[in-house]
Amino acid sequence: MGFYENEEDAFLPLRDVVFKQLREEILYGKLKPGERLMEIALSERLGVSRTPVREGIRLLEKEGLVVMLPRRGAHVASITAKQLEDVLEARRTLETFAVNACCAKITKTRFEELKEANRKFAETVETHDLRAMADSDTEFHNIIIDTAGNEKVKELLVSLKEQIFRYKYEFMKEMEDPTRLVREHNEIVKAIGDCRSDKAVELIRMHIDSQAIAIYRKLK
Amino acid sequence: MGFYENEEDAFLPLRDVVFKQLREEILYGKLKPGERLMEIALSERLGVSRTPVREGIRLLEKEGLVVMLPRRGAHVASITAKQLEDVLEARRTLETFAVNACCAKITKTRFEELKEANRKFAETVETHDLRAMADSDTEFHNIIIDTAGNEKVKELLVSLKEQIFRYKYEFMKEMEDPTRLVREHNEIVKAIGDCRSDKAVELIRMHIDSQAIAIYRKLK
DNA sequence: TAATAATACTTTGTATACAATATAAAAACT
DNA sequence: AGTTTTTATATTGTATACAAAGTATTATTA
Repeated sequence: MGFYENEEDAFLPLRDVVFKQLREEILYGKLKPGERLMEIALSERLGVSRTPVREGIRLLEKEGLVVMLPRRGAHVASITAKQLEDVLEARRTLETFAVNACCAKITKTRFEELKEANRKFAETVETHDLRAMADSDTEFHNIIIDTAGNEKVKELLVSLKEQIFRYKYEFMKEMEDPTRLVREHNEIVKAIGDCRSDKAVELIRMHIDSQAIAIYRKLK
Repeated sequence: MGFYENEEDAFLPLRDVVFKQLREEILYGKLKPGERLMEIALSERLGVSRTPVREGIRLLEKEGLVVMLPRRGAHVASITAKQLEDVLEARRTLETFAVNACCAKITKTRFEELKEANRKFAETVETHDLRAMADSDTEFHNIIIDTAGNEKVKELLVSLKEQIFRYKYEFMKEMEDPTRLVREHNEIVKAIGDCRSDKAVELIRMHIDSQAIAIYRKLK
């Protein structure tokens, strides 16, 4: 790697640097589903030996971003329609829980953060910067999840979202009217503000499902 | 490792053999929470080099069974009360989903399997063989989860249960009346058989929560 | 020419060697 | 004696070397 993109990475073991780097490349489409990850090529490109590359791959494997074929190495995970359905259903289940818990625990300042996050999201939608949009959308959802206060649920949701991020990203590229997402977010904010957890739960389900359907359609 | 406990392991990469072996030892308490996993000692004990040991540890790390301290190696994960709560809450959320889906999808033969599984569980309870009890309890729940038909949810539940298995195991040791679990299972079977998914969901919540409370009490 | 066998090459899987850091022990000092 | 400094030891992190299996290429045969 030679130099470090982020200061903080300078203290991480190389396996974690490799993990973060490859995760980034998989999520944002530089490495494409099905593509083979060859250890020597990666170690040369990243400027480290095979050992941290291999350990980084083990982490990606457990994260669900790569699949191993015995004696044939690591491949960027691709996804079947069934797997996509399963992941989205799991995500919906956990995020429904999170919204519900969020309604019960939200504070005034957290609520302001949530509104602010959606303002930012609305801004990035205007810029048409896909990467920024994806990031600020994630930020919005993360505030809800953080407020729910369950670290394990958060961890699982991060992992689940990563597994379909690649496809969501592609889908957003071709989205006709991204401002609809902003409006949906606003409705969710409103329901949370009014302590209408049943309403908020229903909205987040629809929010996720509508994306699910679009991604699903695109996959075929 | 020299010889193989299971035939099937003979074709697995050593990292996976190491992973399975250490997971087993962590789950059933041979390796205790907080205990340090030293690579050289492990590689000598398991009869392999450090390389597969390290890769196996990476897998355990992502599975949540070990935690890494930088430059201080791997330690068997111990759990705080908060983490336990979080895991149990996540489990309850996903298993609730699973029971609901199970009610919608169950077939006659699957229902018979479920009843049979609880008969087996009742038998093992009589033997007082703790290991067998834990295994057949898992078997019962797995039929419900399999019937739900969501592979990702299953995968997450396996991981979540592993993270608290050690404590559940300890708790079962001191359980006054394990036949209560059999009766709870029977009620769940009945509700599923009657297609009363709301009832089944409520029962599984109670089933998990009652264990949660007991484990929680034991942790302190 | 098509199919098969033999060979060379690549790549993964595993083991070992080296480097850097942390822990433990011993020595020096106040 | 207790504290700090120095030294030695042990352990993790990283790199390289070797072995085994897979892939591709060439040669051989029908």
